[in-house]
Amino acid sequence: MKTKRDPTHPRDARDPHDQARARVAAHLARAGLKHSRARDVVIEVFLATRGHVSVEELTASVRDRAPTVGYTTVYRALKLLTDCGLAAPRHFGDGQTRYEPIREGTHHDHMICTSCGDIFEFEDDRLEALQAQIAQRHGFQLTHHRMELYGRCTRCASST
Amino acid sequence: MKTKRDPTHPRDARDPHDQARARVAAHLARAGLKHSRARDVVIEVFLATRGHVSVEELTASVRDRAPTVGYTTVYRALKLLTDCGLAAPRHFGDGQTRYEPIREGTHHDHMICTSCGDIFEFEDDRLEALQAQIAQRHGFQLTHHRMELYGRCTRCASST
DNA sequence: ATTCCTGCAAACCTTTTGCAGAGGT
DNA sequence: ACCTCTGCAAAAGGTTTGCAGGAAT
Repeated sequence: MKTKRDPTHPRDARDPHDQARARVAAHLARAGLKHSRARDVVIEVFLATRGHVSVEELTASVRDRAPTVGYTTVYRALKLLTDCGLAAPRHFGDGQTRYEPIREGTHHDHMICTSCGDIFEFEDDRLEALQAQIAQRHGFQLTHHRMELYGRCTRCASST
Repeated sequence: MKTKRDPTHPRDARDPHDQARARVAAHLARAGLKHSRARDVVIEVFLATRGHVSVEELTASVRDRAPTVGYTTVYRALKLLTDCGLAAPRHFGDGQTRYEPIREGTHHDHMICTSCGDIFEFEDDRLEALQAQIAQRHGFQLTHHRMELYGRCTRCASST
């Protein structure tokens, strides 16, 4: 039966979290690193999070499930996830780094409400194309970019 | 003779630095603050700088002319310039804040070479228009934005 | 005289590192 | 057994703040 799942095999990992776990496992194996409970919890909690957590927030969530986990471990797990391409650090100007889960092949930019602090995501192909064009015009070999729109979200704008 | 200049009067301040100085003076007067040597030096040096200085770099330059000036004063002067709309803080991911002189009515975005660290400026009206459109589509009241392209500049790309 | 400004040192915040012991393989 | 991982505490790096003396008005 081909419908049977083998979650330990990457090809059968239909749940995106399984894919992510497989990627982490591969990375650990390649580098000769070991698994651990604390790190697994951080990874699980992070994957279950919807975008843009600060280390402080993430640590708090992790501690709901594993109260002894320290900041250090969270920082190190996030670095690992970043190395795997599963997380990306973001800086929105409030002095702390936020991390966002990355789903392969996707890209989006951010709209930050300066009133309530909410962060919205958007995607725009024309924007992507325009950026590539601008880079090319300047003989620039583009690897990545950052685009952030700041202002007031619908809710905040109407509540004044 | 209308060609006579009166640098103390903002309308006659053709030198952009004079305009900036006038703006600072107005700000100080409005807030009941005082002039000072150290701050003037920081402001002069900053205005003479072409974009994207770190506090460390700026302090070094200032000390060529006034060796006793401390970091604190530089930070405070930059905050003042920011309040006047003459400077803008920028974060390019290397853990430190950089400041850029702002010329009224102008806007540009940045292209950062990840190889040599050089920062290039560019301007693109279509990009501005597109941003406004995207914000509007999401009911977002746009106040400002940030757009950065990362990659390799012409020089670095060809020297590999 | 009053009030602001300055430079130093200390405090602050976020992130990183050293280390000794616990844990994984 | 070996080597990694963890959590604490200390260090580090950038920025802010408290304070006593000096400068501007």
